[in-house]
Amino acid sequence: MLTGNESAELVVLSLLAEGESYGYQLTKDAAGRSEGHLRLTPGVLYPLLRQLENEGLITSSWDAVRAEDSDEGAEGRKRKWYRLSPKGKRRLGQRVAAYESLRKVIDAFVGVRPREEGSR
Amino acid sequence: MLTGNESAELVVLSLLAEGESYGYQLTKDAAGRSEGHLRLTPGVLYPLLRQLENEGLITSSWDAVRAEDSDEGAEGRKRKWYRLSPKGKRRLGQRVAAYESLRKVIDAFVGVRPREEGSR
DNA sequence: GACGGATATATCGCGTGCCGATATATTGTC
DNA sequence: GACAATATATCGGCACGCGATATATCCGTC
Repeated sequence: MLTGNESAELVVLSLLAEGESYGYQLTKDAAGRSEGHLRLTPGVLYPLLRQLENEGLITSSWDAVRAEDSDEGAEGRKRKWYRLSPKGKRRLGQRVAAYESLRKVIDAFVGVRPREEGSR
Repeated sequence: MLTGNESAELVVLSLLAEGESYGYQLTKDAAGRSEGHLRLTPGVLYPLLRQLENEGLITSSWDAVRAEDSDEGAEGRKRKWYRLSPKGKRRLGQRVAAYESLRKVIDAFVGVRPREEGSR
């Protein structure tokens, strides 16, 4: 549930606002932080990251995860690190504002429930 | 924005929890209550009402809006009134709970923002 | 040294469902 | 008699979410 792109974007930007990270890590963080309710699947995450980068909201770079005992060209495993750009920070602010506004709207309805328990 | 069926359902059930209503009215109420942010368009509303009725969450009946000076079979304008069924009340409770849980999940990310304003 | 599972990134395409466009009828008003 | 508001309803194209799938490295262990 809630793997809709809108909320996914909010979540990814939020996580990156706490510090740089990479895809797989984001997946784990999302699941952990939400007690498993939020499953950021590859099919959702990677297209989203690409899109965010295209929009200039995040930047990325490849870094060898271990350059130990490498002989020469052997680079071994690499990870693609993502970090939030200034533009991304701004966007996050907007998204958070939008979320809070949406929440206010929904509350305007949900909050008005007439009776918590039917009296009969 | 937010014309997604999930939230639309929540809103319609909430409005009907306050008393019976009809389609056009629901449209107006939704817009009014949310200061225009929530546009419950016909394309969204009527399919939704139909679906809700099929699921037994709401019931409906046609009522002539004015039976004045009618001659005989002339029924004039009619309105389709909807009201929440007991099952619908239960569903509303579930939806509200789901919404609140979702909100908690999002807050788990959004709330942790490191810095409100970048220090530079 | 090979097998399996975890780590890690990435793409593709199809099924679904959103909602804009559209249709129809009545009422009010100028 | 024309136009706007009221009122309900359907339809289908196009968008896109995301499951399935592919690829590669790393590590433990037998």
